[in-house]
Amino acid sequence: MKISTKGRYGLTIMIELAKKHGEGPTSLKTIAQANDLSEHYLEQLIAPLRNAGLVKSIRGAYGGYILTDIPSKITAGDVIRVLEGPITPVEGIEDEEPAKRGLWIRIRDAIKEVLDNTTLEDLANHSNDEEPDGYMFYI
Amino acid sequence: MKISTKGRYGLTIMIELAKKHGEGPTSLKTIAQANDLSEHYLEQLIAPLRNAGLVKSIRGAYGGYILTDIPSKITAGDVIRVLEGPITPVEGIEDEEPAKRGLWIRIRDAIKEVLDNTTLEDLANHSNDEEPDGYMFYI
DNA sequence: AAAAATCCTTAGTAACTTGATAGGCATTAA
DNA sequence: TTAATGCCTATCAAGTTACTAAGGATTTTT
Repeated sequence: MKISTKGRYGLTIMIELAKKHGEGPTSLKTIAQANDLSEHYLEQLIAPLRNAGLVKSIRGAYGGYILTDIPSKITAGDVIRVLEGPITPVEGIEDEEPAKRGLWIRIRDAIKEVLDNTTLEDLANHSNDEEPDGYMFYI
Repeated sequence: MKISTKGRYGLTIMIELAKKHGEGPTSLKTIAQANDLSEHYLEQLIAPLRNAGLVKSIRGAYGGYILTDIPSKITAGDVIRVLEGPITPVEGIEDEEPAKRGLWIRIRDAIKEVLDNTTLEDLANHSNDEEPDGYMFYI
């Protein structure tokens, strides 16, 4: 029941590109160094994002990647779906018995609601928001 | 971003036990056959459920398992936590940057809300509920 | 033209997880 | 005493994860 580093690092890439939106391309090297990640690994993650049309590449020296749309039009759900596959807590919801099927659908819709209503703009701009005191990290 | 067969089959076991609650023990063999699952595999899943105190075993011939509490007091969240670990979309939420941290927390709380408010009674009794026509399984 | 920076592609891999299977011992009701 | 069950440990094939490695293709700057 986890989002892997694919989705998480992919979101990191997209947030970085959102921060630099309108300022020309950002290289993976820059993003990798800023976030202490493997550049080679990020290359593998951005390929599907490019194939899905979420980013555009600019090759050659001083090249890099740019968003194909404004940050307020790209959601976390767009990114997660490309890198993690469809948002669903189980494969083959339709084959489950009605009781369990209903549970999976409610979970799926709850996740979908959050992911599809959070944009890259939200994530890029509000990086310094704080949680309420005493927020529980473990449940 | 998936719940594996551990959590899913575990829930299947618990729903079966909820249906038979008050009628004496149910064997894993019965549950395995009714759901076309491997009895041996279910044995591995029920061990943690027993260790967690959610079910009690009755050994010997005509033995089996029973719930340790009434179905309305055991939630899907109880079962999923035992078999899948803590409910969280990423490991180490607290180490993430604030923007992403907020996103993971909202997802986690959305999932938690559903799982902790769905009891075995809900799942055992409302097995024949139907979804509205045209409900989308893929998103 | 050359060099440097970058994207792009394919392949490999160690560690882990999943979803079992295999074999057998321990306990208890009939 | 026997059959039915729970209980325990080990093994394993396939898939996934999170990389690393190697190098080619493209473009800009010098």
